Amino acid sequence: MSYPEAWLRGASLGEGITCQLRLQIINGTLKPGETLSENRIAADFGTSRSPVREAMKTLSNEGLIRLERMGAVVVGLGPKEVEELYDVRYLIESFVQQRMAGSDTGPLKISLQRIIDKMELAAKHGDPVEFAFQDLSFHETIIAEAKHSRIWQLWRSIRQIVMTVMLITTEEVFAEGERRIQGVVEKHRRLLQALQSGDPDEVQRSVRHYFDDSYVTLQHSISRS
Amino acid sequence: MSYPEAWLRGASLGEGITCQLRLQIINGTLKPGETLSENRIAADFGTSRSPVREAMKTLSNEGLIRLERMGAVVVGLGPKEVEELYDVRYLIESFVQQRMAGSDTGPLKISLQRIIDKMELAAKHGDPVEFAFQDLSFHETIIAEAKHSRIWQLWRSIRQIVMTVMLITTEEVFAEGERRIQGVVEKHRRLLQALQSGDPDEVQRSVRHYFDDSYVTLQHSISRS
DNA sequence: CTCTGTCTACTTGTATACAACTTTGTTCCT
DNA sequence: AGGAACAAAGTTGTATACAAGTAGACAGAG
Repeated sequence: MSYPEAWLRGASLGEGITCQLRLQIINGTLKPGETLSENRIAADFGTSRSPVREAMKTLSNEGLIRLERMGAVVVGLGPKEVEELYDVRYLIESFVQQRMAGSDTGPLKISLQRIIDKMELAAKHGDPVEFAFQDLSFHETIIAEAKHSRIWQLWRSIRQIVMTVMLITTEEVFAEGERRIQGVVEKHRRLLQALQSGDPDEVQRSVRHYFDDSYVTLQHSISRS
Repeated sequence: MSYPEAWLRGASLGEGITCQLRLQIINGTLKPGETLSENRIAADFGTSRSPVREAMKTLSNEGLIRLERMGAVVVGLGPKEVEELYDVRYLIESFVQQRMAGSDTGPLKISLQRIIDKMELAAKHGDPVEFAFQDLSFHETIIAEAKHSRIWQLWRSIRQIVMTVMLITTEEVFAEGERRIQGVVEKHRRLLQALQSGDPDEVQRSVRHYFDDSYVTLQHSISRS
């Protein structure tokens, strides 16, 4: 499994290396505890140390590796870490919904509906990459609506990891058949419906439910692998 | 006002430049909208572009500057952004306290008491830098206790900014006299007392109160400047 | 056998060089 | 005068070179 090249269009070498290493760490090709050397990686990718160095710093900021005095050691993203990642996602979206309560969400709801349409289209075309991207966009659109610089920054700091995790889990979901895919679409539709109800408590409940459900999906996915 | 050199002991050039630029951005020496060039800054600091480049990337991750195609533009940290920063701090500490409810907080409480003692000592010695550092340590100790990798990562991503803001505000507090200083110590003592009560609701209330109080202090500090 | 000093290979941090691209100001043509 | 081509300066991204420091092996002294 490799990183979608379309997502690297116009990216620098450093960003490309970052993405590929991130994927390798998350899907377990690079195992926790392994140590990485700038020189070795640069040789592997056939580049100089500069872009590798950039990648290492980025991955360190994302918490996927730990920079030590000699060699960076892979931290990895096990089941526990993924759960914790979803903790933070819930924290963010819950906060955002709370903050948006009462404001005009008309344009937002239209955007979200459009994204759900695109998800269904991607499902019909059997395109998991596009599907995962729209899934990400759905949540990102909600978070952006809060117009809260720090929350947005927070999202950006986990965005790439979330994207990569989604990419992997979505491929699994697609492999399990139409029914599971529609289930994911339905989850988002319910979230949008709660938003349209306009009742803050209902929204909070549905966000809580969304992530509770994601937890069990994760457990399912984890126990399979 | 300059960055405490003791905090840069053993740091690389890149980290040093990062800290100095961060301080200049936060205290307004570098104003929002200004554009920074790697070459110019490297010349200013008398170094090569490498450490400057590292600094730019770090500050960009912290959201203090925005990397564009040519030249990085200063985003800055106005009153609104500081408020938003405290939103996130509340989000973190509230979550941590919630998660720790019920677990054994014996050793934690001892650590916190020690830190408060050090704060009082720093107050007595009229040492705002040490005081700010202990203030930071207090909250960091609580957050570390949750043993939640993502929350910890999240804290690390704002830690330096929080530290710098604390450094600045603490100097202001010290300038306003003994009474204000003791007020800050008292705030922390109340937080610890709530923790010792063992009642989760009481803890949540006191955390909420702590940050509500911080908001008004910020408003006060902001309206003065 | 254990401890210590040294030596080697490898690591990171920093400096410098270069290529590709963007912006801007100028000049020339209409 | 207005606009387009062009030139020049500045910018980033990447490669390479070098210095300083660290881990680990290894040999020799106690």
